[in-house]
Amino acid sequence: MKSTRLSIRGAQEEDPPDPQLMRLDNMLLAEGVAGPEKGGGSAAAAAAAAASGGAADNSIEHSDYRAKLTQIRQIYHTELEKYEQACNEFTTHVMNLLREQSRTRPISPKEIERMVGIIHRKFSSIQMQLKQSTCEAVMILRSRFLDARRKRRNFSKQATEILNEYFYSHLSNPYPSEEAKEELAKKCSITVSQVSNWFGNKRIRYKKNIGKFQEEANLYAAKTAVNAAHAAAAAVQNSQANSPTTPNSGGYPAPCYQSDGRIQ
DNA sequence: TATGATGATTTACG
DNA sequence: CGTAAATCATCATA
Repeated sequence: MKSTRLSIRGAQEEDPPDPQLMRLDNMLLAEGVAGPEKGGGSAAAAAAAAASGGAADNSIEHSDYRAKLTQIRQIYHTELEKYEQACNEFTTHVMNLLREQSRTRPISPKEIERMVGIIHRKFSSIQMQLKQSTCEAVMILRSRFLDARRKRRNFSKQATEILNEYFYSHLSNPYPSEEAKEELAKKCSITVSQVSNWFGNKRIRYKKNIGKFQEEANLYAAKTAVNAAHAAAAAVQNSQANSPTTPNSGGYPAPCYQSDGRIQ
């Protein structure tokens, strides 16, 4: 019996494909959502946020996803507990019954054991069914989430502005450190993974043909130069006698233009 | 609707 | 691991 393997293309940080049905417990209990930006947020908070429908994006958001997952998990646990309890109750009930009967009819311990075994097996099969349907629900939810995520949305103008600014002002070494990535992610309100993706794409596409990006490069070089100039001006105002370290924004084609176009 | 831009994913490499 | 490169899928625009 092969369990049907859904081939969901595009799970960026998903756990390895493991169609073992038995691992469902792990999935429900631990479920490293493993999405980008695993910003520490309590499930309760996420649920509350999702419940109030605060998510700005129209697609299924992380918080939404997590909230629904939590809900499923909760239901699963409640049901499981209910079955557990029912099983115990039923078992004791049967035991009592048998004990009562043992007064009139001799009942071997073997018989009792067998009965208990049957009951437990019955209940565990029911629990398996519960597990399976829960698994199904999670799968559906997950695939929906992935579908939503696959819908590409361009970054905001401001975000690309910030990213480009960093890229062109570090053109000689456009490899932001982890901290820099986090900073950029924060500023652009995107995830660190997205920042990494962006720089990966930008590097390769810039290198592919520099000509196409010259205009953009000059534009951002000018912009950062202006910023630097302003900063320098402020610095000069603050301390009149400073060491004349050249604030050259190193790198290759990083001509320092003044705001009016003249070379500094 | 054809086409380029762009974000995301996959594959391969050190 | 992070990255380069190729590729995919969607967006944006003419």
